[in-house]
This record gives sequence, C-alpha cells and structure tokens, in this order.
Amino acid sequence: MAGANGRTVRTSKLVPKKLPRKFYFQETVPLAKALLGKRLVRRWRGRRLSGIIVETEAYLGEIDAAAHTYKGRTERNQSMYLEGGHAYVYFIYGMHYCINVVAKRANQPEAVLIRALAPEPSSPLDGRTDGPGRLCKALRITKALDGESLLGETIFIEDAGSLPRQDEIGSAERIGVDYAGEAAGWPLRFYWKGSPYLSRKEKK
DNA sequence: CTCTGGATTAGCT
DNA sequence: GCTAATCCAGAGC
Repeated sequence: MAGANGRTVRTSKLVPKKLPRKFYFQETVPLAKALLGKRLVRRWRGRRLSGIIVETEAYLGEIDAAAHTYKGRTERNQSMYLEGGHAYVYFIYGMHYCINVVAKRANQPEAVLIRALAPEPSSPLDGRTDGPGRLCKALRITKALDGESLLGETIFIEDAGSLPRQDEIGSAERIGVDYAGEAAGWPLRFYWKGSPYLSRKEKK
C-alpha cells in the first residue's frame, strides 16, 4: 500500500492476515499446536466475535478410537472428509455444539477440536469461552456452520499479536475419551501454559 | 471442594 | 437400549 509520501506502508502488523489454505494442509498434531495463539473470528449479524485459541485437541481419524471418523463416514462426520481449512461442527449431549478445524487433504478425516479461547475485550461475546461447548455458544457457532470454509467471511482464523513459545505449550491426555482404549492416553491435548482460560485447571 | 442428575441427539449394539 | 470430543445447577461434605 502506498503512503502519502509514496513509500510503502507496512500493514502486516495493523491488518491481521487470514490463514491461507496451505496452513491447514499440515499434519494434524503440528496444526493443533500451530493454532494456539491464533484468532478465531466469527461474523454474526454484522458483529465480529473473536477470541484467541489457547487449547486444542488433535483427532487422528481412522487410527484413533477417540475420533468420530474411527469407524468411517457417517452423516454427522462428513465434513471431516473435506480438505483442510473447513469447519466440522457437531452437536453433542443433546445440548452443545463443538467446532473442529479440518486438517490435511480431502478424504484424510482428521481434525483439531477447539477447546478454549481467551476472549478479547472488544468482542461482544455471550458468555464464557473456556470449554468447547461454551465457546460455540459465545461465538454463535451452530450446526449451520458445519462444512463452512475457513477461507470465507463467515468464520475464519487469522494471525494475532503473539504466539506461545515452544516451552509454553503443554500437552496432556484428551478430555472425555475414556472409552477409547489405548488412544485415550495419547497426549493430544495442547494448551498455552498459564492461560486463565483453559477448560481445566493445570496440574502443578 | 466433589458428586450427581438432567438437558436430549447421533451413532452404535 | 446406552453412551457420548459437555455444561450447569444443586446437594452434600
């Protein structure tokens, strides 16, 4: 962009950049970590609802007994078969929605569950964002967004001000997957250490 | 602090 | 029928 004096004006710090398709093509575990510190943005009725991602979980598809796609395609999990950079939103426990970021290429049904956000003061959110069901409520995310591209304007992810250092990323067992046998113990939950907005208290 | 039940749909047995 | 990638309110300690 040209400034008044004809010289290039840096806008990269001022205008956050939407993450490109390529970002989502990476392997699911690195993607789950790389999403920490990014900003999830939802446009709703002319408002911009957003938060910084501080907790994620990786779900590894057909090898992962905890994943919805472990036993193949169903009506509910179809969106996980889209190429990386789409949303998979499902309804659970008769009450809550959860949102996942689809990873890798089409027909590689792996995804990253967004478990917690740090709310941003400027964003008019409806309630808390520490927990996968709560954050969907706060950002007005429903099944209407299932299968939506994250490269569009309705919901997307962008670079934010800062990222956790490697030593600020914690890992632990995933929540609520006790039924999944060996996979239940895999350390596929990732979180920004010290964030007050994690869905569970960190162990000392 | 922990435990329990209820909200009630998708998917499996 | 039962359980779940959840959350909340209420009871009891």
